[in-house]
Amino acid sequence: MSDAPKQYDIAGTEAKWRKAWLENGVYAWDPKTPRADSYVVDTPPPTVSGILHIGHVYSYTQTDLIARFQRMTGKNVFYPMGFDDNGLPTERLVEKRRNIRAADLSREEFIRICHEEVQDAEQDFRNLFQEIAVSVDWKLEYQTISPHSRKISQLSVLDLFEKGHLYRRPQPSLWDPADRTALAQAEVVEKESPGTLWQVTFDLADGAIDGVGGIDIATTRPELMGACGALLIHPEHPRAKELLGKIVLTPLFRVPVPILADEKVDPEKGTGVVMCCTFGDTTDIEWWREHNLPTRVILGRDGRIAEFQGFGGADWPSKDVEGARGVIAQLTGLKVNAARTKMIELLTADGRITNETPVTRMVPSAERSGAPLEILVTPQWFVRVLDKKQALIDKGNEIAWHPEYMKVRLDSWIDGLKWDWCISRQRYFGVPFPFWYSKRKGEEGKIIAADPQDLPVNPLVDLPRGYTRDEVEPETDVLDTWATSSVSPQLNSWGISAEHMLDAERHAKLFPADLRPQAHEIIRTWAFYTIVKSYLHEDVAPWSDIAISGWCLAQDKTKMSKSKGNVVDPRDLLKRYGADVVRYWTATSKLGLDTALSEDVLKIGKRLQTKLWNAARFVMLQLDGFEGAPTTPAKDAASGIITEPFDRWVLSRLARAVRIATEKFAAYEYADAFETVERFFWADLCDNYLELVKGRAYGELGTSAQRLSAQTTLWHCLETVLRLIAPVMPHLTEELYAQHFPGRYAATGSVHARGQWPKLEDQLVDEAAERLGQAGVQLLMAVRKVKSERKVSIKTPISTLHLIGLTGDIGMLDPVLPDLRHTVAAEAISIGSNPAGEVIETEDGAYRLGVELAPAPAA
RNA sequence: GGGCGCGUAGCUCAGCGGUAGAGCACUACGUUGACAUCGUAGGGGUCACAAGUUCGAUCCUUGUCGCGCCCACCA
Repeated sequence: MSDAPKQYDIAGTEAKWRKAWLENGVYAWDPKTPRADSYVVDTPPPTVSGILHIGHVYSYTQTDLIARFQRMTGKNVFYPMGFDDNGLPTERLVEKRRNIRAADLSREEFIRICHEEVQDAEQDFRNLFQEIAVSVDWKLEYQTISPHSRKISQLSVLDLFEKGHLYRRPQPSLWDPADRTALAQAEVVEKESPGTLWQVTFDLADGAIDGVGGIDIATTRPELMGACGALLIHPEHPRAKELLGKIVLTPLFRVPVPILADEKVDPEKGTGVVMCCTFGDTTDIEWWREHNLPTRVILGRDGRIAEFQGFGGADWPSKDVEGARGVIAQLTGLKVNAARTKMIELLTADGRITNETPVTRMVPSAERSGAPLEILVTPQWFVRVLDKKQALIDKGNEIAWHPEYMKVRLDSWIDGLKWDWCISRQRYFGVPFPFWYSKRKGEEGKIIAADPQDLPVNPLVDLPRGYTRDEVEPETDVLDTWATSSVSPQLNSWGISAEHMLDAERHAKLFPADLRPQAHEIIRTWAFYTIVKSYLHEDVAPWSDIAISGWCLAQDKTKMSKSKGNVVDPRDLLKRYGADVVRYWTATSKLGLDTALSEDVLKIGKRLQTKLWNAARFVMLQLDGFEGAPTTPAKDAASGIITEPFDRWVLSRLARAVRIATEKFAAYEYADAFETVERFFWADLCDNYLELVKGRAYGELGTSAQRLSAQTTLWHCLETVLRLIAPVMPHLTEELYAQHFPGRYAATGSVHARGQWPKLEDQLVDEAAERLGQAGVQLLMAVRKVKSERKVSIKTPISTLHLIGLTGDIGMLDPVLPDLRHTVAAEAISIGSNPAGEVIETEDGAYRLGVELAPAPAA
């Protein structure tokens, strides 16, 4: 029973259980359990293009703590793992690793290579997650590029299309000239960049007024001047009266454009007059719409100045078409920056630049490629969200956010939305749109949607029912990866809406889910889009709870980054400490907070591991020859087995720990939960109870019934503590459980099995014993203090321990005195003598304690 | 510029209206029948700063400063 090795073999034990859990299905989801008894986790599918990061260990372990708790409380936990392998991130990874360009290969070839490359990356993640014992059911693994995911994702698109939430329209859209694709607002990052603010003079078309020959505007992007459609001025601007309604000519191009009034113009900025081009920024789009300005396209998809198509025609007149064409010829083919330089050169030569100021501007850039974005008019697919802001905020409010303040990020993001959600990408490795455009006579351009039965389809290869190859034009765009990952709950539930259901029964069991765990930087994308989708598909919030994890920072509290060289490879850390200790570190920090990786905390985790190992060995030593048959603390107390005050004290303290840990865990406050458990284990159980109980446990003190009481209590303490620590240190606790509680282990299959979390009703709550025991512990500590102050060994015998009651009834201490006397090595306890010594205040009275040490034996 | 979070012992963090807490680190002592240790004791804090509310503020309010993040500014 207690032939445990003296030392805990971390690596060997962890490997053993890792293998066993994969084989015995202890984390398996049971499809037959009713929804009410289930707990469904919408696991983040890691982007496989990312490197393995300590942050993965950090955040996935935090989720795992919650999942393990829920499982142990009896829930049928649906905890899948997915891999987000489709989309631009993977393409960029593949291009980098293989040193190829997607554009140079055939579409099929490139996609084949992507599939290949993704395999290795996924295996790395799989290994890592298994190594840290994330308790997912690996049978539920999914890939966002798999046929099944493509099918669900396309169903989602069909459903949105049928319900009128999806539209395709050529309209100004954010464009990444480097990756040559449209982007969504969420993929824009602002980059600080030096620039120049030029003041440029426009002539009035009808000559000077009041001696003023022209109007100065200010711009940082003169290269767009060719696309100018109007000048705008604030109606309250001092020159508004004289200028409004006038026509000016753009420099060089000599294009007549009107001067219009708009409240959005800031009279303080620049010259107070601004040119509107198609398109320099989002305000240009608003002006273009509101004032019905012409669309003048001068930029191509590659980000270079293109032919000014239609220039000189009725919609784009010029007072000097020939001269302008000369200018255009010099600009055509230039990238934006070169075009800017050229324009300044030409404008300067023309005497148009009246001022220039260096400025630092924030340039909207693509999150992934880093390239400055342009706004181009291209046909894109959009999900209508701008008209649903309030409803989306309301849906966000239906979800319990942990921590709560993270919800603000969603609200402010929705608040600031300026674009509908653009989901089309002009890329390759993604889920295709299930659409074709008809070329049939009479219905040219009509959008033909795939039959849901035929999904997933690839319109480049497949045909819509009833059409021939010649009759359709396939949609070549693919969905943005977020358009697929935003249905992650539905990828698992196998249904999108009442109209599009693959497995209604499964869907009802898994959707909406219980928990979405994720990081804070993707609230505006993943959380937001998922809410959008489930709102549009079924008018529900996708989950009841969302848990936002913080970041793992380097030891110096800065963000880990490759350029700083402070990235910690999780595999090194695991090698040095083992999974349980690394998990311990993650369990000490709360949701939402960024935490620095701390060697100190890891060391403490290691100590706890050693302590638990040794405490278990010790308890087992005491239980040598134990013939009891423990049931629960409550029952064993009721049946008169557990009788002694310190036994009842420690079990009642345990009950308190169980209650607090359960409450905290249920509220997603696993750090507080675990701290409570750790404290009970270390202070109450190890430091105090194990010392106080030795006399009876060894059979040196008291009757055999009192020994049985001690042993039964020890048994319950260890057995319960293992279950309480199990979510944090799964390997060690499983090892100890299997080793020391073979009966229980055989019956339940694992310390981690469903229903293993200690139940409050099984615990012994005895407040009187708790108070009495606490008083006894105070006496114990007082004696230790005396011995420490007199610089003698803790086991130095005491000839007489003197005790006198100052208030309260000293007699009530009687029941704890035998254990206490044995523990402090007192030969006698004298009640009523009045010693000089420590005053001990307890809830039931104050006592004074005096220690008379036995004379030191002659050396 | 707006919002959110954070600023508590040398370090990592709890606490959040009523004589400042834990662990680590440090110092001293002890080593007891589980403990590559463990235990006991100790030193160490104007709880970022300032004003206000209150009988009383680390905790509430307002402002300031510093750090981080989110959003906006982009002429």
